[in-house]
Amino acid sequence: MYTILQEQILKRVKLTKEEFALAKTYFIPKKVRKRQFILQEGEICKSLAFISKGCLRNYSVDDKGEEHIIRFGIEGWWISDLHSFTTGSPSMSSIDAIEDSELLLLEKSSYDKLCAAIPKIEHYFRILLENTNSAAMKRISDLISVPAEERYLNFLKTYPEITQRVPQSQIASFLGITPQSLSRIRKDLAEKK
Amino acid sequence: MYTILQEQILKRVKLTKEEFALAKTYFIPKKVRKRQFILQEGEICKSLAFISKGCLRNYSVDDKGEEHIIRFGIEGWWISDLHSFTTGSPSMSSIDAIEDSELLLLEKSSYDKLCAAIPKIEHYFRILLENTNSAAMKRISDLISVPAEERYLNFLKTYPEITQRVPQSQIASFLGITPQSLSRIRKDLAEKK
DNA sequence: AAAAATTGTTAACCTATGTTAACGGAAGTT
DNA sequence: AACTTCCGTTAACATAGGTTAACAATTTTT
Repeated sequence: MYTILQEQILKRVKLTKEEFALAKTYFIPKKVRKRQFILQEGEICKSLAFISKGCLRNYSVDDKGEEHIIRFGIEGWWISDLHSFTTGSPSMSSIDAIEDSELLLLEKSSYDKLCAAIPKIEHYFRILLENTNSAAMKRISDLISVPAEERYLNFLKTYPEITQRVPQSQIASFLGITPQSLSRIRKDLAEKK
Repeated sequence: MYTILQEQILKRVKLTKEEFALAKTYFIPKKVRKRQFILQEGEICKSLAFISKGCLRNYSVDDKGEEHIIRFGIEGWWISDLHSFTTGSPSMSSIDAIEDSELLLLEKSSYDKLCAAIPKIEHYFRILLENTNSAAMKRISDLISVPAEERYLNFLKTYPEITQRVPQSQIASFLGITPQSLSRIRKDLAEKK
């Protein structure tokens, strides 16, 4: 269960076996079933969740009750409502499982202690956050400058695994369009060829 | 010139005078005039820029030659193309000055050395990146779920200073709409009252 | 196996936003 | 002061994407 976590960390910093063994003790394993929440809007996000298996989504709900997917997460990714987690304020988004999943939870106090105990872990998170940030900026850039059809094609290229695992309506939601629009776009693309 | 930097760092971590004096030595001051580039698309982003005075923008240019503002930066903020900076790959965005500005540049090698030399600075950047990330996620959430009119109102509330300092056409660009659309939205808002 | 819920598609119609173009005022330049 | 560029507004028209609703296919639940 910790293998993927170890791999992901070793990609970015060189931890000894001993250091990793110590790091492991800060995490709490948790299994969740499909559709189960790990965070509901209004709750405080108490943990960063490392996904060792499965697929989850982070989404917000608008005035009309429509869900908008802020991000997906699969094996090897972290998922949380970072704003709620870091500030301790109520979350404005929810997180639930798209598939039965296995998580390693890192609570706020553990996160702080772990970063203080092993500086290389703080370094790991700094690098991780740099990467997450780059991806977020790319997504923002796309949302303000790239038409939906092209955003869809980019999505297929960037996240082929996710494409296979989640319903199209959720990909539409992630892209910021309705499922009907995505269906129309797919039809147009099929005709073009 | 370093006062604002010191304030911003002290907000997040407690540095001694000596540590800050050491940290200062890693930065290179630079003044830029309005319209001057600090990064052009295709170049490698060699520095993180701390803005001690002025206002800059980070933007991309689409196929049609339209500019899309990814983010603004004013006093106390950092600006860069983080993806290019961290990976050393050519940037897909540009950064230029909206006003005459004063910067403190932190080159990649200095950034790495500084974080290694003063762990509290690495901690500072980790926290900074957490905050930047939260803001980016909020913006993504808005772009996929909030109509343009409301995004504009949110912008006015969130960035009142920027509203005063940049042309409306650039705010439109940041919001992901055309200047004409923003003008129309403003007209509608004025009529509603 | 039957019933219910979820998913993807299509179509008719509607609305927000983009496009193009023109105008006037403000600001910057010579 | 004259000239030029930039800026915001408006209007007519075009279009991408949203809305509503119906239907079939699939999956899940009973």
